[in-house]
Parts: sequence; structure tokens; C-alpha cells
Amino acid sequence: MLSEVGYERLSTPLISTRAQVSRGAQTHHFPTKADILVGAFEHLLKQWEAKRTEFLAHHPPPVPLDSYLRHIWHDVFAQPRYIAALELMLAARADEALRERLQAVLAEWTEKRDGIWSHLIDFQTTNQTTSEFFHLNLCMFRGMAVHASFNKDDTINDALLEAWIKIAKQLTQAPGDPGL
Amino acid sequence: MLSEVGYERLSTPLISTRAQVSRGAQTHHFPTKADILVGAFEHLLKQWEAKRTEFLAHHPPPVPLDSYLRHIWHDVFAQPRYIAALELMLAARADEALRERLQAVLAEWTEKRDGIWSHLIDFQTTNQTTSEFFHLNLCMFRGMAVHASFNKDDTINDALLEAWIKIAKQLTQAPGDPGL
DNA sequence: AACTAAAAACAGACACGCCTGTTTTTATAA
DNA sequence: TTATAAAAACAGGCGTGTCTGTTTTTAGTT
Repeated sequence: MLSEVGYERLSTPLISTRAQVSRGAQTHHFPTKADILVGAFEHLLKQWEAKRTEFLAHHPPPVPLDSYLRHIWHDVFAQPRYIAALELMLAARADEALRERLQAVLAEWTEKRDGIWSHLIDFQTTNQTTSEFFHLNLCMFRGMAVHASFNKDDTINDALLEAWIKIAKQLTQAPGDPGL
Repeated sequence: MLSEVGYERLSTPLISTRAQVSRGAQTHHFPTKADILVGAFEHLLKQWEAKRTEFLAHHPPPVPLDSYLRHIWHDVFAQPRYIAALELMLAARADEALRERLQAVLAEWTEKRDGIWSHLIDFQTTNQTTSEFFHLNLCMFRGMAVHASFNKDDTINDALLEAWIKIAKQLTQAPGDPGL
């Protein structure tokens, strides 16, 4: 619903109706709206985790870099839910309590995720370079996700993805530090 | 106000109070809330345009690539207003009428912007590569802006910027196509 | 220059609806 | 019987858009 109706119009009665749950039951399990949002956010992170384990089941490590990139692009960033999560995080800027709860949930998850991937991807560079690449890649995919959510022309989105994959390979697979 | 109180809490009475304008005057000039938002968006784009002309006054073309990158990073993307604009665009996804108005305003501005920069930057590659680089760079800066808005640690943000500038140089300044 | 008419700008109040959180009541199970 | 779950009603507040009335500016005419 966050991705369909947007954060602004997302109201608790709307949610309970769509969930076919009485408003009483809703408020019983989720006293405040923030509780619902945090719950939804946790649910989303679990889904991403599930996609990762499913991917790893079919791609035993060491995972080639481009396989990894295509996976997180298509299964995470290119999904409407990613934009919904982004809207949620941005909107939560103004709500200090909600923001801190979301950031806490996310921080824990991020740490876990990075710990997992850093051992599985077929990097051939130093650790420090790897960390920086992770950040760069995250930023690039985030920006591409926003771009894709506005511009529905998939040909250009695909071209951007392929271009970035080439760059990523140069950055991490080159023998000797390529200047990153 | 969009960046301070957030899109969700931004109400028309709040705006009129802060603007020290009566609610009657407000509704006279801006019949609906969407009119205010579109007006604010146009205002923002004009400010970016002003920053650009000011930069170009001090940096006669051909503009070195890294100067250009630092300029749009610090003067546009790294500003809180960029995040506000992003939140506005994302929130407008659910409001079809508003979204189309914003997109129309933005599309016109974008076309103008690209037309200007493409002649002023010291590129040494083909046009097609240049266009793709523009897109990639936009995505990267967008993602970095989001990152910076959440993570206030400037050292890592600066490091990311410098890393990207190095990459950008390799992409556009290398003699012969570097494989992008 | 002065007077009038029209238009624009402004001010404040109102109505309607919705949203959030609380409370009260009813059902169910341990 | 008591604790938990569910349902429904309630209260207070707020937000958007509209409406009526007032002031100021502009335009046109004598």
C-alpha cells in the first residue's frame, strides 16, 4: 500500500480495510501508526533477506560480481517496494521518533548484509577499496532506482545498468589498484 | 519548510503563518495546495539556475569536468533542498495531477540544463557516451545525496565524491572509448 | 484632475471530512 | 474467572477548500 497509495495518503483505516481486519484488531496489535510502519519495514527487510538466500541457493559462492549486481538490482532496487521504502525513510526525517526506530532496524540489517556479502563476492581488490565500492554501488543503485521509478523507459535503464556493471568490473577486478 | 517539516506535515495554514500572509491572501494567489507546491518547485529550479549562472561567471568554459562535478554536488545535490525536492517528487507519485504538473516543469528545465552543459564541459568523448555519462552521474549524485542526508559523516561523503570524480575522469577524458 | 467603475488583493470564518488514538463493550479461551 | 483478542463507537484535532465581506489598486471617463 505504501507504494500504491503513497505515504501521505496511507491511513490506518485504509490499511485495516484492505487487510480485512477490524480497526479494533488493528489497534490491538499495532497501537500506533508508527508501529505499523516499523512492522512493515521489518517485513520488507525480511523479504529482501529471503531473496538473497534464494539467490545464493542457485549461485554458490564465490559469486561473480555481475551476477551479484544483477541480483540486487532486479530483486531489490528495481522493485516498487524499494521506492516505497525510500519514501518512508525520507518522510520519517520529520518524525524523530519514527526515524530513529527505522534507522535502528535498518542499521542492524545493513551490518548483517554487508558481513554476508563481503565474503561471498569474487572481489580481487583490497578491503578498503571493497568497502568504498559497496558505498558507491549503493548510491548508484539508489539513484538508478529513483530514475527508473520516474522514467519507465526500460531501454535506458538497462543501458545504465550494463554501463555500471562494466565500470564496477574495472573497479574491483583489475589487477592492481585501478586508482579508486 | 518542505525540508524542515517534511511533506507530510506541510499544511497550508502552516505555510501562510510562516509567510506572514493571511490565509485569504494565500488562497487567492494559490487556490489549491498543489499550486503552492508547483510554485515552490519552480522557485527551486530557478535557484538552481541562478547558481549555475553564478558558477559560470567565475568559470569560463570549457569547464574542467571535476569543477563541474564539484559545483553541482555542493550547490545542488548536497543541499537539503535537493532532498526536499526528492521527497516532493516521490510523494507526488500517488497524486497523479500533481505528479504530471511537476514532471512537466522538470522536463522543460532538464532539457534546457542539458543543452547548456553539454556545450560547456570539457568532454573528450563521443556524444553518445557523454549522454550516458550524464545519466550515470545524475544517478550517482542522487544516491549520494540520499546517503548524505542520512549519514552525516562528511568524511565518507567526501571520499565518495572524490572516488566518483576519479571514475568520471576515466570515463570521459580517456583518449579513445574506455569501454563505457 | 477628479470621480466612478471594475478588478484584484486581502482577511477571516465556516463546513466538511478524515485521521489518530482512546475507551467501552463483547467474545473467546485458558 | 481472568486474561487476551476483537469489535465498534467515540472524541478531539486538523487540513483543505469555499464563501462572504472589506480594502486597495487599476482603468476609464468627464
